[in-house]
Amino acid sequence: MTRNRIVNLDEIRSNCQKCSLFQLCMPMGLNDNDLEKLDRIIKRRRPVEKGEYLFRMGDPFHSVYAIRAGSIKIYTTNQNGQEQIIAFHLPGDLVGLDAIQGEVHTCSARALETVSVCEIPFDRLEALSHKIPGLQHHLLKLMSEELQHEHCHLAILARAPVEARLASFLTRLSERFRERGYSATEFNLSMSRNDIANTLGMAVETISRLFSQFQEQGLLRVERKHVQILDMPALVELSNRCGPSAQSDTDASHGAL
Amino acid sequence: MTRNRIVNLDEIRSNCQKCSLFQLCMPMGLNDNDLEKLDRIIKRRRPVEKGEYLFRMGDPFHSVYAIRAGSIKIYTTNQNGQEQIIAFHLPGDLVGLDAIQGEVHTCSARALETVSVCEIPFDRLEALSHKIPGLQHHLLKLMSEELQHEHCHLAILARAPVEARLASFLTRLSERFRERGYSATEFNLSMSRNDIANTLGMAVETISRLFSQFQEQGLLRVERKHVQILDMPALVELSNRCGPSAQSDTDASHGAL
DNA sequence: TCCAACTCTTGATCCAGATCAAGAGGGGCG
DNA sequence: CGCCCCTCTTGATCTGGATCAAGAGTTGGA
Repeated sequence: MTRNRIVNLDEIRSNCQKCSLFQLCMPMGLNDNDLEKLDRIIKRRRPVEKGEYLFRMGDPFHSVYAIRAGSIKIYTTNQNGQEQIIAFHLPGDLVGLDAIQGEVHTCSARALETVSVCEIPFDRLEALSHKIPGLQHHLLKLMSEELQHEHCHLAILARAPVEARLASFLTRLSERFRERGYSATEFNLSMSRNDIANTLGMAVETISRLFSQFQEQGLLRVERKHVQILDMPALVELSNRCGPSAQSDTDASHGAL
Repeated sequence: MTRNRIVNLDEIRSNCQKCSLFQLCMPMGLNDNDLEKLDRIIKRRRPVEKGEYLFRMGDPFHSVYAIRAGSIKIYTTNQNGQEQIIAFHLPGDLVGLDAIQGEVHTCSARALETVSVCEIPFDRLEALSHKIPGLQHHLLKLMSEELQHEHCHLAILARAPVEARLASFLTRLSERFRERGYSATEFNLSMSRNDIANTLGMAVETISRLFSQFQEQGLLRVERKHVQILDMPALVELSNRCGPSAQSDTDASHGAL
């Protein structure tokens, strides 16, 4: 095995040092030595086909996964078998960190298209983070970022009218594509209308109507999965609209202090 | 200062070694030596009065806070000044970890009643976690747990009918009281109806009506802030109810694999 | 190439829960 | 102690978005 002289092209192409996504997934100024240590614990998995699971709710937690290509959805399932999508993940994202507590996955991760991932055994990653300054901080940062995104998601679900929900979804997706070096104004949705509706707490029909409405208003052009954003400022403006009152009692009581 | 011979009673009472909440806030089998190290970096703040801020959205991030007594709400504020409550925190909770990414608080934390906290400078906590095995893991675990709770919160906001929302809120609160050694069936709500409505994405009037309805159904007794749960199983059952369909397209497509 | 099963769109209707309105308690402060 | 302001409750109405219904594309499998 270790002496196999046949060059494994896949492995060469995908090691951390040469991975174009490395700056997204582990952007912490590692030196070559550290990089190699990190690279050494990573398992490359065969591609995960559309519809297959990366892990499922209830699976024991062993690894986190860095998305190398493709996209996935993360969702929970309740007693009645209904799904609630928590998030979509794109290349460069690290997923599975929410299962550290309890050591069991509380979500399922399913490929929306053919997906390539690096599997990172968590115990080894954690051990490594004791040695590599910055890695520990990076993990905390990643989780903190995830919390921040979920806060936004919560706010949207709690208050925003449907137009603002879809507008937020699209602008956020656009921004994520931009961060990854893709076009921010033209992209393909890897998720179905159903999945979008699910994340945003709406009905599919409403999503469909809104896409049509946004198109009529000249905000975007949409054809099936393909989306082209025509008026980003207007879309951002829309995403900031929110349900009328909804104040908690904070402002009223105990003054402005 | 350092030579002050006057014994500071407050400080003696509140050190980690003797803190009854320690097992909640830092339950990782530290030895006395480690404990003392941890204790040494903790600043005791004067009590935070009802309505005062522990930190505010936009404040630079320096510390995390362990709640020692009382309760707080964590919320974001949008452009229009509307608040969205993200979570309530009780004694033993560690708050502020969501601000690691960006080093600025993205939420405000406000006392719902007089609150006592331990302020823990984050850079020192992080440095300590390099030395104390278990502390790093514990921090990751705490954040992972927070993510898990937010996933539940998301699912509730996206799908659950109002009865299930309030029932979930109450059962979760009850469980948290139990974890802290308080009665799981009888407690006082430190937050207003307005705040409850806000977290659950509903109108105050609806909360009020539901409390009345639950009482009529014999599920609980409620008088102003005081709640006594009479039929926990029924309440749990209610909290599991969910909006009718809401399936994403997962089950339909690509088989059951 | 054709069929069957989905996914998406659009229109019509309905209803859960928001909003509007009006008291009724309570609690803090003078 | 009493007043005023707030919070909470309850009732009446209204509406945003869900649900129901039906058809138009699409896709993939045989």
